[in-house]
Amino acid sequence: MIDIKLIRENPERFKKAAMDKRIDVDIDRLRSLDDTIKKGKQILQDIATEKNRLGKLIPKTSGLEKATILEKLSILKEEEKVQNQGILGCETELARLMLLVAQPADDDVPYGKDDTENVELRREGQVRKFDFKPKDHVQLGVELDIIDIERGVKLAGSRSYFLKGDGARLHWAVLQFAMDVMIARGYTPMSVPLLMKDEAMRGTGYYPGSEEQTYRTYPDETNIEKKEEVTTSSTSQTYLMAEGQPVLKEGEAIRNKSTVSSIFDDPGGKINFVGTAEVPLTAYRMEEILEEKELPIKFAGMSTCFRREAGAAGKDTYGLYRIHQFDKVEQVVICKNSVEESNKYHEEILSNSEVVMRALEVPYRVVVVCTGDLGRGQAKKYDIEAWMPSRNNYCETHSASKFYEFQARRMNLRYKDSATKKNLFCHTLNNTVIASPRILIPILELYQNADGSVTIPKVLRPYMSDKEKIAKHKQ
RNA sequence: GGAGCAGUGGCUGAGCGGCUGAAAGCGACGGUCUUGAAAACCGUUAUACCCUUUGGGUAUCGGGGGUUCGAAUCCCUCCUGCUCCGCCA
Repeated sequence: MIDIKLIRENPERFKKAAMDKRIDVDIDRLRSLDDTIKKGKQILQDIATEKNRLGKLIPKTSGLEKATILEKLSILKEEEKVQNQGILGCETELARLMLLVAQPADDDVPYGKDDTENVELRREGQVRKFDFKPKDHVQLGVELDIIDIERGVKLAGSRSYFLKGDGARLHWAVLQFAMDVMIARGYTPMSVPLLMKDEAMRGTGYYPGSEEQTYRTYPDETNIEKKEEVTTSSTSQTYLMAEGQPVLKEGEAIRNKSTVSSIFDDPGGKINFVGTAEVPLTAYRMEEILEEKELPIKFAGMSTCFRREAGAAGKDTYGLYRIHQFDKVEQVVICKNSVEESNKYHEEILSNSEVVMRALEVPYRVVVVCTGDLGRGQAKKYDIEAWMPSRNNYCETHSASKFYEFQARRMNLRYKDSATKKNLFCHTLNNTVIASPRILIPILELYQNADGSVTIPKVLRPYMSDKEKIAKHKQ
């Protein structure tokens, strides 16, 4: 969320930010609502002052004098009611609009319409040239019996898969290795809940906007039409998927709230399967006031990630690239409210991931994401793209985002600044450390041998009983 | 799932219709004292917004709604936590 004061000072800046990011938000409407509310509140405040003044006289008066005061008070109450009604709708609409205002991109972010206009910064590692006809990861996976997409689809639907034997081990090895790198670099390892309330989704900026990408559930069947199950067993132990989007309470005021959570209704207590550990890690201290000496907070969290991939029908349908469920080690930094600090940690989290990639000896490039491909809250973003032979291209495996106070403001995450004694919003950043099985695509394809076996990257061998190769089962 | 109890400032905890933005203690900060430190003593110490020159005002005692001239205090409702019983692991 953006400080409304900044919007008042320079609305054009936020119109441009939205345009650059190709996001739709009516800043003019926002301004006029803000104006109306401000005037209305001033009147309300004057009424309250007068009410308080008269109310204090009550115990000291009696008789006719008292009756006169009571008469005045009832008139004031009526005025107050009318005035209140007048701005209530405005406040709700304003709150809704505020969630849509985009964080302006940094000045050094290239302008562009979408991911095709991201700008390459540099390339690392040598792209392997094959002296035989290389197989893609699906062929390798099937022949080595370590990936089973067919049965994944049979049992779980499209974009589902099983990893089997050394495939499963390789998957866990990559994740564990990545986690160990982060621990060695001073990040606190975290195991996190995979089910998040709407507040956390909003706080991190995923809502409103990404509801369609998210699996949402009711925690029980109370709010879902009860249907007779074919089986006799109870459904109360099963999460039921929910329809629709979070509902905004229409009639309720949001005064005196710096957060937005209170304006939303959550009748069924819907919860969301996380698409990334960024959500629980960033929102971990939501609504809290941290001590300055706690900062920076550095987390490395491993989680399963769920994505509906709605709207991606027909896109990247082959193999393990775009799937509904995967595992990921994610890094999150929460630091002081300082552009310099944010920039410093942005470079740090990028370099952490590069260390992992270099250790895996996977060639990659770093790109600066252009304005049109930036999310609403992101000021700047680096993607790491790994070389994937079967796709004959560098493809996104990591995404390092810098938010400044955008997320912290949404979730009211602050710290006490020692110099000013003020509560300031923290800055937040995050980056992928490793996401698997996507990273298995380049690993399998780049490490394959002419005989169809796959050499295990050296750094992963300790996690696989020092095994050197994944080869075909003996018949 | 059943029964009961509780949610107050950075923390502990009092208040239970107006004198309470809120006692007391702890913590933190500033000062006195001291060669320095500790102890002791004195003082300061929530947040947001509005008007403004000093200054003043409004709102906030889990969320929301209500009763009342007036609510931290009474009523309704939701959320969260704890205890006991049951169920499952």
